[in-house]
Amino acid sequence: MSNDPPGFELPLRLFLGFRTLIDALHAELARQGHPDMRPMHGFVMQAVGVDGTTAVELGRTLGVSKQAAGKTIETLERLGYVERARDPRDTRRKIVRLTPHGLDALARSARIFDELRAGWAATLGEERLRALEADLRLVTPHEVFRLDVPGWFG
Amino acid sequence: MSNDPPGFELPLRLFLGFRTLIDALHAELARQGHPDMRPMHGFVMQAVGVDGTTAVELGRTLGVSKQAAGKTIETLERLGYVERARDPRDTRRKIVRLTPHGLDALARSARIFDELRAGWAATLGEERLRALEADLRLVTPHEVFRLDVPGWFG
DNA sequence: ACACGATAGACAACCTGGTTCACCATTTAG
DNA sequence: CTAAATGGTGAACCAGGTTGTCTATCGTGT
Repeated sequence: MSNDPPGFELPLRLFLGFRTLIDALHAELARQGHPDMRPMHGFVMQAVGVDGTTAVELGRTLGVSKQAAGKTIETLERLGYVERARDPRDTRRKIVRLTPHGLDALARSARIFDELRAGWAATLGEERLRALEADLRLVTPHEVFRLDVPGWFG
Repeated sequence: MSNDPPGFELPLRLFLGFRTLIDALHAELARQGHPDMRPMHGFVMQAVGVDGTTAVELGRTLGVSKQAAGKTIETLERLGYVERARDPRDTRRKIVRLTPHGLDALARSARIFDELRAGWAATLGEERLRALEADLRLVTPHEVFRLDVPGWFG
């Protein structure tokens, strides 16, 4: 159809939607005691998970080299979001775990995301928002994780 | 509602949708003679536009410093997508213009985006896709451009 | 007419987050 | 028990971002 919207608007709107939510999240996180958290940190901490992980494992999960994962862990450690301890069963390994501060950030993020979703629901209506989510599920990979976000751009 | 989807799925799906489209675009672009083009380049070339621009102007458009814009221009120049020439009316200025290769990339991108949108329309139906686009317009900033994508992550 | 402020571009130093290559320490398998 | 595989680290490099400084040119006000 010649009166279809141009194809380039779709990715732009998707990105703007994503960015809008993430920016709002981090504005609110900053207000709630996490001013240093960058967008990437949330993804990484989510990948670290409550059970902890290692640099090699994290690299695999995020789709980056173990060295890159190590650097990011260092940054997060310096900011107090994660801590490292040697694995007693395998002294080569260093287990990365979320600190209470990191767990707090994750819990607050979840709450804020719910609130932001509620805001969209207020604008669009719960039905249309559900339809939007359902449609997106149809056109995106099923597994939500293994989104190698870091360094994907550029 | 306690049975609402968790709020974190929304940004994830938006990002995955964006990423899916952009990855498909660049896979196809690579097949069509533009293997070196990175996701960022498309945004920058779009900002350069058919009329050309300058480093300072480009920096303002993209929301980055003029030096950063200058570096990106250098990269694009090295790849043959843009060329620079002094402005005869103001010899301080250097006009950045798309080369035929750059214009080709932009034209192909537009066509591929249309095809990708058609693919989504085939999955969702044109009506639901239009509704999705309309909904996204309601919850994102009106002006599509001035999305300072570069370096926003991290 | 000209001096001075504003502007365009370039260069340098630095930061972050990615890469590869190389290496050491430890664990595991043959 | 040696050899391969694995986890972590360090170095050198790249892309792209930042700020600060500098030069050349333009434009304006006296």
